[in-house]
Amino acid sequence: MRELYHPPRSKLSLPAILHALSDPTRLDIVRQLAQTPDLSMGGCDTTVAKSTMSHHFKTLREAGVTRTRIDGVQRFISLRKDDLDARFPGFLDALLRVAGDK
Amino acid sequence: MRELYHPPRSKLSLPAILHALSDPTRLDIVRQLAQTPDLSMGGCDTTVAKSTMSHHFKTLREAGVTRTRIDGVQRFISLRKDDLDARFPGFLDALLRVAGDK
DNA sequence: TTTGTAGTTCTAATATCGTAAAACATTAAA
DNA sequence: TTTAATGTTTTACGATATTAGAACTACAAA
Repeated sequence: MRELYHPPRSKLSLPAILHALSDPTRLDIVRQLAQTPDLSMGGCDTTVAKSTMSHHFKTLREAGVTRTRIDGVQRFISLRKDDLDARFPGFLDALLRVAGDK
Repeated sequence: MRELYHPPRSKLSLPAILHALSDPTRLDIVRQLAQTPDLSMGGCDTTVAKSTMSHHFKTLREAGVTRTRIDGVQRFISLRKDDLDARFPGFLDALLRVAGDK
């Protein structure tokens, strides 16, 4: 694996993004990413197995919510705030504001 | 069927709401409800079977997104904007603003 | 009472999801 | 070249989702 697929900004779909965010574990990841950008998978606070985490990160990435940058043996994940803001202005901020109290 | 279950405001869950909104047909319903409050099921613009519509309306209602009022033989559906705004301030408005262009 | 209308529930088929163990790939360190 | 670290892919399993036909319920109108 040398390159990871990221959907282009123009292909971001709201239902797909909402679906990616509808899982409690993934919503939690997004919450953490908002506070700690450039998080690695291992740096994430979780209870699930690492293969499960890998799957969740893939789901977020393929929905266009996150960007994954490969650096050596690690992957650093960040929110695609620029693209999300361009395509769905105000949505991410509104979500993060209410996502604090699950 | 005399009474329909509506979760109380305090039990509204963000993941459950995001899941309810992640289906294209249901997101479309919500978009229509925002423009035309108090819509009946039959008054909805859809392509799916009526049993499917009934299921989608149930999903939205049980997630706390909509309120269903029985009036004779019809059900009138509206957004629970008051409760959603109280529990997740700004979220519904932000969603509706970006949900125009799917 | 009969007929029609509006929507629900049952049932079933197909699909997708969340989870994780096991095996694998890639890179870095010893 | 081993060994360790980090994450992916494969595979599998049970749970849940989407869809719709068919039967059914509730109410209203004729």
